[in-house]
Amino acid sequence: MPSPLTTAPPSWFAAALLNWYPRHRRDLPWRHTRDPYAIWLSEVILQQTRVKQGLPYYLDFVTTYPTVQDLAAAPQDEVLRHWQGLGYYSRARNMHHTAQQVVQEYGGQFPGSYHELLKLRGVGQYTAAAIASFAYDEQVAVLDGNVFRVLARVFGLTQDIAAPASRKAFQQLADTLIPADQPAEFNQAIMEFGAIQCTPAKPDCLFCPLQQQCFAFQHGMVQELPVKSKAKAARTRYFHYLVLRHADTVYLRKRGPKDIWEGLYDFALHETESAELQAVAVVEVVESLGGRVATDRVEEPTAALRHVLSHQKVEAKFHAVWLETPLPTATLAATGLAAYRAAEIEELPKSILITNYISNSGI
DNA sequence: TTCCTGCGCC
DNA sequence: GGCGCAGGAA
Repeated sequence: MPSPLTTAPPSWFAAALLNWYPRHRRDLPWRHTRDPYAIWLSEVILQQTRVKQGLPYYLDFVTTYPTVQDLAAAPQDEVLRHWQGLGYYSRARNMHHTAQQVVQEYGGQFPGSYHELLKLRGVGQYTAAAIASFAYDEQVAVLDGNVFRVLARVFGLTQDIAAPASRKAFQQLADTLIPADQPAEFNQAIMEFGAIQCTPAKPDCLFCPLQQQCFAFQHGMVQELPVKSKAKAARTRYFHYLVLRHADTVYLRKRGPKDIWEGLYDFALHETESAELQAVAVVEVVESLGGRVATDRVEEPTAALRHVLSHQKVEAKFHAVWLETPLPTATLAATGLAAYRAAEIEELPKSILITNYISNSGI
């Protein structure tokens, strides 16, 4: 097993990155501000999102909510609607909560240090370090996927980066490497270096300024590092959506906690252990909701639409059903279902699965 | 199709 | 340690 770094922190590492960065950096809007609110917005959006996908969302959020007060005052549905399509919707709910917390408990001013930032909901070690260094020049090293990869390769760290326990070694190393005089520039540089030069699959080792010092390159281990254990296989769930329609309305409900897509809207859901659900069963399910199915108005269900999440695969069939009469109020109270017109549905926050169904079915 | 990336909460 | 989302690359 190769030996990791055991000597004093090398000066060549920061020097090489700080030389590389201004020549290769992408021009991104959040790199032109030191406003902690804007930096926080960008970091929360970029937490599990690539720059290319997150950029339009960042521009939308800073335009729609120029200040933390604007974001705090917005209804949750509206914030989720703006977040729609980014995934990991708890990020949006936490972000909204934190905006309200900053307004109410911090007088509208973001906390001014790494340790204070850590107290905010949705702000973990990475985001706190990013904001503290970018906005306040605090000397605290960021540790994200890029940094793990760069450090593992350059210094030959073989710990499993998916295991929380291995975080210590990386953090310790990063903390020794970050220079006191340019912490923000260093953090930007190492992450950008990982994103552009030291990429996961095909790093540009040929033109890499760290080629001579890089442990992985010198030992032919670039493809082996970083070490990362694989996630366990996702389970499959079978969703039968009852798209209950009456007159010009469709019934939807806001999803509750402890399951995927919390806070987003979907249709009446009948989940089964298998993909099967006979047409006659649809009528029974609707009647169990107190609905009266209009004669001959049960359409063939859609083909199964597959949707993959982090730890689940969803196979969903949509059954459009026209009702003779509106659902009884007792059912609405019990299920959370409510009738919406097409224009209202457009405004509700929805998962990509539901959004795709609606656009393909022409509601 | 399959694989992979990406941070924080519980 | 388990789990949450979507999209792009292989």
